[in-house]
Amino acid sequence: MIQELINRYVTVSFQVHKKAESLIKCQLGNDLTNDQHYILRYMFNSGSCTSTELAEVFEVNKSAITAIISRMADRGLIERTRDENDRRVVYLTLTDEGKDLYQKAQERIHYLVESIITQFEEPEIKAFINTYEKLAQVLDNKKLEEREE
Amino acid sequence: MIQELINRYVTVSFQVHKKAESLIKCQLGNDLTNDQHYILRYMFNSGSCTSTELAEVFEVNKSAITAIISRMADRGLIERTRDENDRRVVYLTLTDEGKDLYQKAQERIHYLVESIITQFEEPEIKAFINTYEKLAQVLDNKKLEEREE
DNA sequence: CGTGAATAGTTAAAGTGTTGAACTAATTTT
DNA sequence: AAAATTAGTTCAACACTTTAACTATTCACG
Repeated sequence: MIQELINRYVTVSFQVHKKAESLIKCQLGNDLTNDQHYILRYMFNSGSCTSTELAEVFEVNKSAITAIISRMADRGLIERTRDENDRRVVYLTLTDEGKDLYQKAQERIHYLVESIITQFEEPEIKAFINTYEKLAQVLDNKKLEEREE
Repeated sequence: MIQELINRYVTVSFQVHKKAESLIKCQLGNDLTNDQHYILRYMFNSGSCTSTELAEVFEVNKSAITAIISRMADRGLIERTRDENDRRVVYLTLTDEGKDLYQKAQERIHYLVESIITQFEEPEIKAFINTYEKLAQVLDNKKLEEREE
């Protein structure tokens, strides 16, 4: 019983994940990679942040962040400013160009998601999103468990 | 109203996908990358396939498939055999080693998913998976629409 | 039948994303 | 003040991706 649920979950989550990824990639076109869009997304909502913070949130090595931020800074999407109090720290902020690009991308993604969501009944999609949000919470706790080990 | 649902959906799906990705990566360890695991997964279920088929399913360029299959063949996970009737075609099959590795990986992922699923009530998770499966269907149609454009 | 078009797959160059290790520079600890 | 920690970068190496050019084979049709 539980085994069947696990099988169905594994199958469908891999499928949806992959397809969603390539639909988003398609929406972003040549403007942004999926990873850069995700970074832009985080920074747009968090205001200003540091490399270490990004590395923790995205669970990648700090040098991966240095690399991706450098590419985005070269394109004028992000600015680096050194903290005057603690000169080890570098604050990352979006430029106006970065914000614009994010908002354009976000519009296209919302359009995509709308075209998907409207194919469901409202109660169904609400229940789905509720469970999805609980799932996000469970995955977060999972991450903490691992760190404690 | 719908705007709020879209926002919640976008936010939560990005979060869950990223976290699931890194949890799976963690389970796979140094044995397999997520992409290689996904290829193994497809091949395990489909028996034998071709590069062109993989390129279509995963929506990537054929040369990306050549590259990843070459790496996996070098490791002895996959074998290439040329079709004797149509000598342009190369059939890809899993070696015993490839099957073993997939099954080991799959056990670990099932264990992970079980530990997540059991934190939900059965009716809730069933309803969730049902909608998830419909969603997979909708995304597939989306892909077809795009092709027709 | 033969030539040109289409198909299956590979190779090569270039770019993105990732890790681990070694490093610089600044701050904290003791 | 010396040792340890922290923030971030650089480098080498590898995985994945795309585009374009290529080989080899098969198909289509005049």
